[in-house]
Amino acid sequence: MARRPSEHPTEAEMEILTVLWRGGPSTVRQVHETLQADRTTGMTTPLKTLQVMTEKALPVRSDTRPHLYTAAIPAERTQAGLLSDLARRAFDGSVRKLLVRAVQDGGLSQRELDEIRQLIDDLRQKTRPGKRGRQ
Amino acid sequence: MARRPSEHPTEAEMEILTVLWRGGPSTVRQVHETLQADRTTGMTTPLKTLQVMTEKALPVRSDTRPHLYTAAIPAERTQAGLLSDLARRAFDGSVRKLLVRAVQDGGLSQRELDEIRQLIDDLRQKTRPGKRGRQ
DNA sequence: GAAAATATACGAAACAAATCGTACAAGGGC
DNA sequence: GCCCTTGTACGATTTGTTTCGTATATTTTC
Repeated sequence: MARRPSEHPTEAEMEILTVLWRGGPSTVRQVHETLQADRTTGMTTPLKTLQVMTEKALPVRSDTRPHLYTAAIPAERTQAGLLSDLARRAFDGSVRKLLVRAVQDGGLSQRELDEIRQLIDDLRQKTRPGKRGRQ
Repeated sequence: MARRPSEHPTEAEMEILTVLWRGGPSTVRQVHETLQADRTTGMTTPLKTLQVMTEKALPVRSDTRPHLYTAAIPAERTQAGLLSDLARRAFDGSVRKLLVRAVQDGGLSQRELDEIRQLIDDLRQKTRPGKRGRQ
């Protein structure tokens, strides 16, 4: 037998999604040219991948004729999904453990860590404007 | 052609590594029994996977005869590698962006977030015992 | 030490993923 | 309209991953 299909975008799909997120709606040619920076494949490779992705409804495809592909799912949601998937696979399902590891071994500068700290503080403000406390 | 081989453990390999990390050196039988909790496969499945893994030097195998497999790479390092890989693939290579997303959408409780915040504070102490500063 | 139980090796099957080759379609210039 | 360029479709190929079946080796039990 074989392995069950992943519910998440594959590696190649992620690369293409990243291009779409960054560059907005794009033609196959544009995607291909962007990817050429790192890799060298034929044009039909990203095309085929985009066709497969379209079946999975990862991007939507325009009716115009060079097709324009647009990421159907916002980066945030896909990223959150990938994070929880990684937590499941490699961190006993604990996002907290994942965060601890990233803070300890992520090679972040003190400035960047402070930024995260600040973010947590801001989040606290939003969650519990007045006191400190529940749970 | 086909996809390039991943430099990271596969899904099935990760599950086995998790068992080894948690349970320490284990026989195939022990690994198999632990995995049975979630899945139902024959004994030869984890065995084969462990053989493949041994070729990749993910675990080391004892000379004794039921073989004992021991994770060759500590959990911390593998986890850090997976994190930086995910950062590369889905977060523009930025561990910082990954952290931001995990903090915002990771579904952590306030208590857990405080724990992370505390961890960052402790890290600051260690890095720059006296002043505040560089970079 | 032979039978039974357990452990290991090995190859093959089933399927996913990534890439390519080739053929076909559409559009633009003249 | 006809060529040339560009875009699209589709199947085939290659390789990785997971699983199993079967055969062989090793250990244990009596």
